[in-house]
Amino acid sequence: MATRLERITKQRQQKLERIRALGVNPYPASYHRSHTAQQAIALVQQQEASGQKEASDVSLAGRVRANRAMGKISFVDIHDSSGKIQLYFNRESLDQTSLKLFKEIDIGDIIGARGWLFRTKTGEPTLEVADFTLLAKSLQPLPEKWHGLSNIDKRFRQRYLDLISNNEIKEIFQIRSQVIASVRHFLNQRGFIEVETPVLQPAAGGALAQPFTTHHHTLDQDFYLRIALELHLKRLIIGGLDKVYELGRTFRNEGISTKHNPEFTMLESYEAYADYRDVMKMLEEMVAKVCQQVLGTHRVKFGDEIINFKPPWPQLSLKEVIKKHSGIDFMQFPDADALRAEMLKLDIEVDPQKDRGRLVDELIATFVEPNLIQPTILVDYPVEMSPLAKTKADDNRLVERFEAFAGGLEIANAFTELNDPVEQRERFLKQQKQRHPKGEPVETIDQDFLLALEHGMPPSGGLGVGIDRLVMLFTNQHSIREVILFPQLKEKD
RNA sequence: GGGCCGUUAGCUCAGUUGGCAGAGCACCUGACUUUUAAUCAGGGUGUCGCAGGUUCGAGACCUGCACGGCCUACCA
Repeated sequence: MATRLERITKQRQQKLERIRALGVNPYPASYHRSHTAQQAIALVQQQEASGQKEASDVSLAGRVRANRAMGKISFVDIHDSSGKIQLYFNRESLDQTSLKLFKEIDIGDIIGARGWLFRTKTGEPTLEVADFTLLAKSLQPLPEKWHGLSNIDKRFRQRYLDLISNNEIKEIFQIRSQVIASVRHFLNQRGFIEVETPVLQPAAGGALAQPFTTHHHTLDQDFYLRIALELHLKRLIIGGLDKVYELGRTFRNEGISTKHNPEFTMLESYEAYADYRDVMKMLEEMVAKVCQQVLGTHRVKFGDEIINFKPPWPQLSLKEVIKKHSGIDFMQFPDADALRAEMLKLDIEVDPQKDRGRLVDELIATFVEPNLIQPTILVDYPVEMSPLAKTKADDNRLVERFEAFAGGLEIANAFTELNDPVEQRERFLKQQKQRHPKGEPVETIDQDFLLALEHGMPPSGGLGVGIDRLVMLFTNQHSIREVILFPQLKEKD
């Protein structure tokens, strides 16, 4: 028994055969259009404004999205990336072959059309078609014209259908593109150079997250996909590239959620002879400028809130903000057990495996993060949470680090980089011990990075920004999957 | 990993107390020379996510599985 889909595709294949029988190639190599839909609409207005009598000769191309046939005439909507425009086909002005070809045109086909622009009596800018060309025959039906495609699963698995039938999706990715371009422009203007460092690494450093593993056959060696950009960019600072950044994909083999995708886009920048206070200023300025450039305002709608990115952003000490939202002053509990006991009093689940740094992190995530809607900077992080950051001169329990939050999302993490190679080695060893108290095998410490550090790294300020989350804020999307074209999904079947 | 919800035509969705599988769009045929989700007349269309079970009878009830969503957990 044939399904509807089989009937439809069969019908379309028959059309394809009839088209070929007419001597028409249903998949020609190229077609040169003179205008986009948007440009054509502007041209109609121009013609009218200048009182031009002779309509210009125009050729357009796009996907057929609607066909309203009325006897001897048809109104066909085509869409290109600039928008929609209506075509007017009159049976009497088409030759025999074109007439037969027109009968085989379906919604979903790509066509090119040449003719003259005018406005219908209802005011719709329209191309009166003198001749047209089939550019690609479609063999599959499109989703419904009114409701579009709303099945979330299908939207992501067949993102092209989502882009075709849901107009607002394109806008998200236009903004994403502009955000990235604007970030590049900002950093380039400030004298940063963009670099590319290895995705395949023998040791996955710069963050504490589960990496993906892979294998190189010729070298017969296992590699990790990078979980951060940090350690290679610092090697470049050591090498004398005083201002570097990389905008690239990083990979973390951990949970998937509305805030986490296994691969995500991160910006990291490092600047020699700067500290975290300099970086803070730069971040505020960068986010505000990018926002202004892309959206034309500092005020962004996010859910029920209006987020104002205009600097300076309020700064709070981690100690105070955690105390305010949870009642716990973590500085009063210098070891993990005492802090854990205090947290258990609040009736929240606490993983007994977690060290003190991770417990503080949990306090931030549970009590603080969801409340930070307006852009906010937190400072004075404990050293246990920050193995790559320099301690504060007046308190070696804290580091020169800040994190920035907005819309309940962590958007940036930055610190004055630890450049003492001996201390860095000790911090790595301590961290390794804490994480694996039973001495289980772990990925090796990046010895090559420590060697580099021993050659002397200038005091530097480093920054990491989650680009996907920034795009979420700028596009009012609350799931990271909505701002990634092809988010990770489990394979079906 | 845990909890809740969902999966019915190509798409968007109904489906009552367990009793013939439905609508709109799309598609096909016909009418219509300025339509805008065009309109009007007619037509065909199903592995009800998958596998079991209960029952005279299951789209519906039960069990398991798959995929997805939300919450939660994990997450520098």
